[in-house]
Amino acid sequence: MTKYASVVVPVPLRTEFTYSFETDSVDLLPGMRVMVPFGNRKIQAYVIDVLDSAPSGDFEIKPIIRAIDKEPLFDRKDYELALWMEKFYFSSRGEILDTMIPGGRRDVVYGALDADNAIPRPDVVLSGEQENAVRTVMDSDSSMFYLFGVTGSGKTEVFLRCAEEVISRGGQVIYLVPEITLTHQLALQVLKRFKNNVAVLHSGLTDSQRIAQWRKIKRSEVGLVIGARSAVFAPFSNLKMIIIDEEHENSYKSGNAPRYHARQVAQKRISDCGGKLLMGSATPSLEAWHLMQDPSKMVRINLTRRVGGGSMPKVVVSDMTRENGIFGPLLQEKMHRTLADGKQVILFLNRRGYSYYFHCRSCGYELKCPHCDVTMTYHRRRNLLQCHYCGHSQRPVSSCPQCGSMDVMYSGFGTEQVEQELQRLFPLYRTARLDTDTVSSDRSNIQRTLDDFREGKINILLGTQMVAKGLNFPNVRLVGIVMADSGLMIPDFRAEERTFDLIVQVSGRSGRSDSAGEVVVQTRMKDNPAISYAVNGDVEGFFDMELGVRKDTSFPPFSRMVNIVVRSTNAAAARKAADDLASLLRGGLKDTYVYGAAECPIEKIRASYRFQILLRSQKPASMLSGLNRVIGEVKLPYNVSMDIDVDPVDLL
DNA sequence: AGCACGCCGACT
DNA sequence: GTCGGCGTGCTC
Repeated sequence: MTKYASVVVPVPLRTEFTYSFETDSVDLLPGMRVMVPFGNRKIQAYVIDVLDSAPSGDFEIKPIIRAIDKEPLFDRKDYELALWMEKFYFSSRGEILDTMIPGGRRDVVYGALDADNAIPRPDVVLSGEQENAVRTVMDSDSSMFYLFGVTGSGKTEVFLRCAEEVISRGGQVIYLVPEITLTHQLALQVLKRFKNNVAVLHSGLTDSQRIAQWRKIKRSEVGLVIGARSAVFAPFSNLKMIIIDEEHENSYKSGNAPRYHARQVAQKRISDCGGKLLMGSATPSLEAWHLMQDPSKMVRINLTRRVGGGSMPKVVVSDMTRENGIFGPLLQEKMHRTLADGKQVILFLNRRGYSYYFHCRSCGYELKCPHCDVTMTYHRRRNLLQCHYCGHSQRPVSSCPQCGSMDVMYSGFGTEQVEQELQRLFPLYRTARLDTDTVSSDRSNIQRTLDDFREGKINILLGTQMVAKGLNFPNVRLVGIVMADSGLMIPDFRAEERTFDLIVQVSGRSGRSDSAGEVVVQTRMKDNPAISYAVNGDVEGFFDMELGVRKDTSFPPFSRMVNIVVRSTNAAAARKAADDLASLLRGGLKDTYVYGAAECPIEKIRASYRFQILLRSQKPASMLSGLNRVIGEVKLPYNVSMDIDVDPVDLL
């Protein structure tokens, strides 16, 4: 018999398409994937419905090519979540399903994770604070909890105990972690503990390994899933808890296609299933901090002491306003002393490359990437100027390309130059650099460097973001933040929040077991609150102050924002489309401020000219429904595309 | 988003 | 004369 399948496809179209299939050769059910002819290509599609008769319409119904799955990968509830996301994030349900469900072929054997050689769990005794935290979460009727605690205060152990307790009562738990090295360390710890009761979704899995993990979850063969952002979609049928570790991390927000935030999706899933949402960080997002002000919305649980016994590091500021070099005298002196004592140093700088600014002193020319509105970074080892946005590279110049003058200079330093300076200043000690330039070529490099550092073969570890989070080396006594201000010049209302978070997180790397941990913060803006509060270790003070600023200026979390980016290789077309859209929005949206259209802070990326429209509202429901309506009516020219970012985490 | 079709400019 | 630029339209 011939039947019909209603499917959605992973393209930015909200339409459902119908294909025919023969029931004597395949048995299709909603939730399966099929290969279908689409235009003149073959693509994967998601079956939403199976119909006995063909819908009417002026189109030819084509047969499916083949079924991919033998059993459904998603159910009605999963699809409803996709529909909710479609309205909330302005993506098509096809693209959303494509994000929720791992890619890959049909059923396969298991992947890399053998849990059988697991080590029995060490009997950790909880501190009073930890014990109290577990009981508060498990015994309270509330649904949202926040573990607010310094690095090293034992949040992970509390998370794991709560997970164990939920699982022992027959519930299922999703444990989200940021997408970084930590994932690996933590995954091992969790594997040891939960053995074959855990599925791990990490970026190193192949498609088929990921599908295998997914099926284990779907069949409830495990009680716990640990993974990064997209693990929030793990298809548990009896989900009772979602844990979000390092809740403030930006990697929980997707940077493309469905620009969802795992925290928002987690809230939605938890409210649908009546479970508990448990988050934690030493530096909560302001959204979370705001919620914590009202315990009926979110219960805050404080962890104030380091469980290993170590105390918080001593943080000092080094004013660099009168310094020209990379290292001020204070940091240099402390480094010498620390190294002489046989202890280790971590240096942090959020900027890779050698120097990042080429300037002509005759005509004022600045060297920028020809495809992007961004200065080129000089990489010494490769002897190339590189664009960190599109990857374009070219040979360095020694005279001005515009006027030919030789009076040019390269300025601004990155990790590569710091590394060279370290070799000059500390020739007797071993230095290693950890940034995307040193690890991108091979992934094992990062683990090897960290192992070498742990074993003491390296004295000074220098790096970008990579060294900021999660690392825990007992012999590190000094952390140096080479230039704390680098993030403060960015035109973004979250610049200070991010700078503060970073300083606190990096500082947490010092003195994890040694009580004499020290941190030196080099800055030219020592009076900026992001710096001064961080230096004083006044986390609550900073968040209270910043929350006040957001309230006075009506920025999130006291309003919600949407960033609409309109782009085209044709600058005039982009500008016109953006202006037209902005006036439509001005006319069509209630209770919403419409800013722009204006050029994006980075006007051009990959040869596309970009304009942005910012929406801000204290009545988000009204703003989002109005936006849905306007977007439904608007038709952009074909050479112009648009990207809608709800609750953007950065405005660049 | 792809991909093809189609109609105007500078090249073996 | 053709190769190929990107404007326009479509995908069951």
